[in-house]
Amino acid sequence: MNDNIKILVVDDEEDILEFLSYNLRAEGYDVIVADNGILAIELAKQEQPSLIILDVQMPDMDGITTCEKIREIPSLKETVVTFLTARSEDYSQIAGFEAGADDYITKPIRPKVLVSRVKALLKRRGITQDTNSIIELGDIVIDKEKHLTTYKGQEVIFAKKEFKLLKLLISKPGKVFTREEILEKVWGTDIIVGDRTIDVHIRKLREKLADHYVKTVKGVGYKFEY
Amino acid sequence: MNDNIKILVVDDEEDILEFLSYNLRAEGYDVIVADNGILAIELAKQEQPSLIILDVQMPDMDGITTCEKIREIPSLKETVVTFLTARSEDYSQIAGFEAGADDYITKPIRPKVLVSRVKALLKRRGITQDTNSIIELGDIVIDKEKHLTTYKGQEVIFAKKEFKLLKLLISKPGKVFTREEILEKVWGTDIIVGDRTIDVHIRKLREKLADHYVKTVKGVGYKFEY
DNA sequence: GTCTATGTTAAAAAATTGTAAATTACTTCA
DNA sequence: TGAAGTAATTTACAATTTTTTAACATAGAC
Repeated sequence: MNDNIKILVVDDEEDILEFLSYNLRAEGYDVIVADNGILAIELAKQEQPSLIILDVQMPDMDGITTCEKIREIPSLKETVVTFLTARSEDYSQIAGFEAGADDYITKPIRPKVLVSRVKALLKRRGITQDTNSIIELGDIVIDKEKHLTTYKGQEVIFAKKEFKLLKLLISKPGKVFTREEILEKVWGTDIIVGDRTIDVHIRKLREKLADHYVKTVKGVGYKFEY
Repeated sequence: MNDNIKILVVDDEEDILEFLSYNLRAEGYDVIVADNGILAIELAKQEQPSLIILDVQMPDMDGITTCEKIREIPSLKETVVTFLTARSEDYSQIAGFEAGADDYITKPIRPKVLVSRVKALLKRRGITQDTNSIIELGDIVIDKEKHLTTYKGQEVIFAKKEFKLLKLLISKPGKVFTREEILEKVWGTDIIVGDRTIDVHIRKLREKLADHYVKTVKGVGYKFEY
């Protein structure tokens, strides 16, 4: 059920790592672990987990610093980060949110609470098994992992940017994405491209699929409509 | 900055209502309160708050039941709901998530934690000023996210300015918006347009919906009346 | 009746997007 | 490493749509 959802757990205490892994694996998640912040960042970059559970208190690099660094990595901008904190550390909760965390879990950890919290967090972000790998929308099938798209049973090849754009639009069918949003999510914040670049890519999607899927909302943006 | 963000606080204890309102208002949120679940549901339907803070333990209708009922109301599907629970009620946390809650806040409440939590929750959902995705008013349904308007089940296309104007008028049905207000909110302060521009746009709304929705209050402005 | 605010219409102006072709950047593979 | 091929971006212009203006009509207050 949770087929491809990857969770990265970061804690310096072996016991806690095992406890968390055990309980999360029992729910069918893929769990990877790190016992320090630096390793965590490396692993996160490589493995692109959907969720990172981060202990606040760790030697070398604490959870908050780690979280800040994670948030600076573009490919991890959308990753859900939750802290592990001792019950009464209210201050760290605040600092945590400021560092870009999405939630925190207080110790001592109860398995049931942990699991329901993790589920809620992932659900909130709309992460389910097929957000991770396969999106299907009628005639159109997108396998994110294999970078493969099928239209009416026929394989269609999309270049990298085209694929990213398609993925974005199709991730919320019907939603209008503004040009700004598209630029931010497909091109990233620091790259500046000319005005017609998006149009040209949109055009390619329309060419490769059919004109009517990608709709223009003039003055606002584009949306995917099945 | 938090201009239009509305928060509904539901608790049977007067003290807590006041405490929460005070702290949230201090942050610039619009706070509305209810001291029981039934009133809460009514208010929520009417006011369409972005966030509902719901005490779990209340007489008559408890928070969990209230939450379930709220989740059944289409226009409130996207509303963020968070529970207030006594620190140790782990069970209610789980039940709460199952009832469709997005988070919970444990008592005793610390102002700083409360505020940062609320901010994080809203941020998570991408809620800012005008993000209450769907406005429904009888025959008229406006989906801001999809930039789509339906009138009697039929899709009606509004251009950007028209859409903005409609959104503004419909955001507070019955309220008269002066021309100045309209100019400021739809056109912005720095753009100067001629006298008839607003009229022309109003006319388009009337054309696309039906004449009687947008009423002229001569010498004052326009209002939307259902 | 006159005067003012608003309604109406069509046409001009402005903004936005579409498209093809050229240019530049990036990859790949020998 | 360096062609050759592919992808991404820019350019220049066309097409389209939206927005505004302008000119005149109308209705209601006084």
